[in-house]
Amino acid sequence: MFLLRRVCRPDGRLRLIVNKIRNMEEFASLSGISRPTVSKYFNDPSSVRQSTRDRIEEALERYDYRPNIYAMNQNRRLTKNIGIVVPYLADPFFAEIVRVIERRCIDAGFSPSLFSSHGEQALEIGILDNLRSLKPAGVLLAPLGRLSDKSAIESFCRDVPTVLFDSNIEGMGEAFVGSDNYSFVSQTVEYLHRTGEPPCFFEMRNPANPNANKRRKAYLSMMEKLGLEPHIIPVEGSGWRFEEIGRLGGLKVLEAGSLPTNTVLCSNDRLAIGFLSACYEKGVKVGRDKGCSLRVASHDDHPFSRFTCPSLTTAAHDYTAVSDHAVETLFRLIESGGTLETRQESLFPARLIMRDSA
Amino acid sequence: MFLLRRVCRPDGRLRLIVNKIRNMEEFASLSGISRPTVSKYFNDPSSVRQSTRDRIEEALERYDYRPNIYAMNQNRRLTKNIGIVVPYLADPFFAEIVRVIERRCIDAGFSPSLFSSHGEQALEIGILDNLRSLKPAGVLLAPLGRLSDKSAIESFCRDVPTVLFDSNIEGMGEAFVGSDNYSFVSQTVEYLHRTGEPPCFFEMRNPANPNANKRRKAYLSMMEKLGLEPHIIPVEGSGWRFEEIGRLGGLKVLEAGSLPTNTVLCSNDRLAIGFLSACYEKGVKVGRDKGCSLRVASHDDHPFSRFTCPSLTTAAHDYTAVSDHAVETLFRLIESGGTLETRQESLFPARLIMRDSA
DNA sequence: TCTAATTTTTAACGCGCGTAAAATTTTTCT
DNA sequence: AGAAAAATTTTACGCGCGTTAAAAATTAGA
Repeated sequence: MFLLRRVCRPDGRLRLIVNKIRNMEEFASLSGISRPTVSKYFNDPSSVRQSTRDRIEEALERYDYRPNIYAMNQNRRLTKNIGIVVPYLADPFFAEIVRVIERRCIDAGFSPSLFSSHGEQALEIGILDNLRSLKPAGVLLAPLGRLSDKSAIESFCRDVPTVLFDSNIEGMGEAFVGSDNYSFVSQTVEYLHRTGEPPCFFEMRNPANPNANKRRKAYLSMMEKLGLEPHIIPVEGSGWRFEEIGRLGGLKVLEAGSLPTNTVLCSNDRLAIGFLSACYEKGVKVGRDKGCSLRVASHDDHPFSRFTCPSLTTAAHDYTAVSDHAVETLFRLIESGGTLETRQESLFPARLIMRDSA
Repeated sequence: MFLLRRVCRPDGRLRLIVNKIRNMEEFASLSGISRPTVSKYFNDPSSVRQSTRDRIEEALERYDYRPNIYAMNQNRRLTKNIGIVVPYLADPFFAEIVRVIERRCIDAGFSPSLFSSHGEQALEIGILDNLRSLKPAGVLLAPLGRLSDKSAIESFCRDVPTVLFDSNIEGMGEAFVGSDNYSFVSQTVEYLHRTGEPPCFFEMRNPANPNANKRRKAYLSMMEKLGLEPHIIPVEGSGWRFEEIGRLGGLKVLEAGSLPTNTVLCSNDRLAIGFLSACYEKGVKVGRDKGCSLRVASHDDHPFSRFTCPSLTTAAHDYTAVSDHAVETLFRLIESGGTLETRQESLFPARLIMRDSA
């Protein structure tokens, strides 16, 4: 063994250096096991006999060798990489989901890579392009939605086993996992109607996210079902700065005094956060107490929604269920070789969170 | 050319398939250029004659070939990867910085990889461990701070060219780029003192982030300089759920009526967001108008701080300057082979943002 | 204890590309 | 046009590991 080397340090003292192990060959001979077996071990530790596994792991602790991932992935038909793509990472909603998903992937022995489209089509296309050459075992993709290049996503899904989440694009990917927008809206509308005036619906005129359209439809159908007249308040603006859009739209509506009811249901929490700040600015008191002139509710249970003033009544995603099910679906997809018999859509219901704003 | 292949589709129709190019050899012969030259091109397009560059790029469009990144990175002494590590990606502050940094790296021809320690030491260690085997050209690291395993970070910085940002750890990495905490606090304290009662300082008792300690010191020294008596309000709590910590701490303080002044300076915006929500809950009117009983200010200019109620007066990071300078420092570090003569610390001053809370 | 089944070893090839040296071609400049 | 400089081609090796097939060793089972 030439593993120990004497090195003369600047201060004159001698130091024993443990040579870094250069490759699997070296590590194998050091641990007294043949390289193919070691290779087999790294592919799947349970595929070798317990006794040899112990010997390898023992050597692993002594020499802390790690196989070269580039050489590994070059020759593997499939890597252990998993791509996670979200439309906007600066949105705490996605940041939170990503955190959970990432953890699950690591626990299952995969290497997750994070990507954010930052709300731009060009970036989403670029990410998918790069992802292809990463040869990932699978991808969890939350697409931009309306802004997505459908054909780019379609062609990507043909090449890479993909599970869509958060926002659905009809027919793409092997499965979709998300929240049931109807469940969100029906609960908030029902609650608001039961406890006061029926709500009008505050949203962006041209929402980027397909969930927004589903929520509008759910609002309309729910109001019809209750025999109530729907009112939609569309606000202008594009991009992902929802708070600012909600604030400006809110100021406009409040200044015009054009609200048809004293109850506003926002399409999502980030719009609501902006709307609430507009209310505060205009001195409009929000809440369900007497002395309040407006009720505001919303959807998503954004991580910040409990710190708004007043705290926001909202319908919560089942974050854990969505994340877990998305990951598990992807694992099944990977195990079954990249295709499922039929495209599966899983929708999880919302949970109404009653706080102070409505 | 054997690029075209007839394939019999399930429905019986024939389809012409353009064969995927398998490797650089094939692409080279197809474009009429030798493989070493093509390899050279991919390493640095400007390193080949313009005419051959044109020919390659022309062929590139026809055949859309992309070199195998694993094979590339295996043999390169240095990859074009850049690691970006932040302590908590769900914090919009980091999400925003990461977004800017990511873009700069891509524009410079690098492949950034994102990692979040999610506030956990074990994860940070694991990330650095994985990062090592990615052989990155360089790493931009925002460490956890107090929770970081100093020796793990030190050993990492010895192996990989690293620039620290956001929070400094004395002597580690080749450079540090961040904001000047003294500039933040001196501006807010001076402003608050000039326009009303001097502030007390609201912060976590055991902050994870080293910036918090610097801010406390800055507050103390600033108050002393102004000949004022400092008051520190330490609140309990650990982890990264600052809003909740600020809210609970705020409720406690407000209920006890123990605030020594009518002006509260929070260590950071996320604490302030929680504190403001506590004020609202307790019916304490915040702002500088008459009728308000409390002024609240803070530091960071968190993306959400302009949507609080009232909007938050705060000292803003120069996001762009910090991001740009961190990236440029890393690029210089990479170009100079991984070491700078001396460890450089760059601090950028804050900009006071006057809003409605103080 | 002996045989069959399982696991490991030996030996060898290939993956796709970086890289180096020498030979050749092309360009540049006087 | 001719020589020097620059770029490209040819040839060839190596990187670290996946993978395979046949041989050898170990284990399990009766």
